[in-house]
Amino acid sequence: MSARALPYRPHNHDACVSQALSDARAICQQQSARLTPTRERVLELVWQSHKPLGAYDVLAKLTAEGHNAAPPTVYRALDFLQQHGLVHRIASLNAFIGCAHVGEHHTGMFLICRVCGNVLELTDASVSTAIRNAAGAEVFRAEAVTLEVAGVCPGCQTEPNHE
Amino acid sequence: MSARALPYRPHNHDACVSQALSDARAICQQQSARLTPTRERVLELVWQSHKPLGAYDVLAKLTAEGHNAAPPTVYRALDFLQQHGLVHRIASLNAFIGCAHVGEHHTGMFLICRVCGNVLELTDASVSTAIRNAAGAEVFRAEAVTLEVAGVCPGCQTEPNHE
DNA sequence: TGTGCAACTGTTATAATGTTGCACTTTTTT
DNA sequence: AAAAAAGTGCAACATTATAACAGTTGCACA
Repeated sequence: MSARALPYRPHNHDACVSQALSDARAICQQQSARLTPTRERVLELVWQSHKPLGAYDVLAKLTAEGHNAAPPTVYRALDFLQQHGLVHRIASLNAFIGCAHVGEHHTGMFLICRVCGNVLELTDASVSTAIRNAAGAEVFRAEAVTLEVAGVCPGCQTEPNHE
Repeated sequence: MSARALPYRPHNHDACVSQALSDARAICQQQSARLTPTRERVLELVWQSHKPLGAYDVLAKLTAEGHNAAPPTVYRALDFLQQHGLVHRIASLNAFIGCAHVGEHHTGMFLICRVCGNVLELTDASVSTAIRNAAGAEVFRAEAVTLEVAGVCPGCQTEPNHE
């Protein structure tokens, strides 16, 4: 639950993954939730990059490594992981990404690069506040916020057609 | 392009629809875009309520009225309407809703009531600014914002299980 | 006035994404 | 150890979206 590397900067991504896994174990322990082998493996696959992965991509990877999986296997694991705040679903892409802010109660904001496909998750208090106020002004009781910004990340603004 | 009724308040909804259609005609004229009969009919169907409508719901309604339609018919019409800012896609619902702020260049924010299903579209300068600043701080060039808030509308907070 | 191009439409087929229901196994609780 | 709860495998199916291609219509311009 420490600081994270920026998706589009070269970094030791194995560290991201092992951090994510150890965070996940801690969270599940704390919530007495069962991080079974399938669930853990799905989380690991989702974390293989900073690009969101479709459920069927996860399924294909599981199948490739000999796991006898069907769509419900994957969706159930992803549901579990979402419920425990370990992955997020990116609605505009129908895809899933590892949560970079496990444990923080947050309204995530996702910056999605349409060139390289990487996604940066961030939390910004003034955004959350502005949204909460705008909803409040309509006497609307907000429960869940989907905030996804598509555009071009710093890396791809200069250096076109990146990885 | 005048003020609109609140979705969850009783109102003369026919006025919403005819306003939307006349706005659409004006916009298309101005952009020399062709608001063909199919497109106009789809727009009208989407405007039949303040609840988002799935593409296949639109298709069913077209079919019911004898139009010989297939999925591409609907998706093409919806794409056209989206491109001209006449409808929005609600990514978290895979559904479409008439745009309540035609002509304004806007970053819409959608308040989606999970009880009655109505959606209120609004624009809020401080939300837009906060999002723009947060993206800017990451040197991210934002192009499109998806902002959808699920929760409970004023009507459904008191009076449960509304229409 | 026709003729050629671009935009639009119809149709079939298929792809991609997500869910239901049920039998069976494993884990936890008592 | 038995009962209950949670998790898994599996088959079928439901929903959402797109591809490819042929035919048609509207419009600019010779």
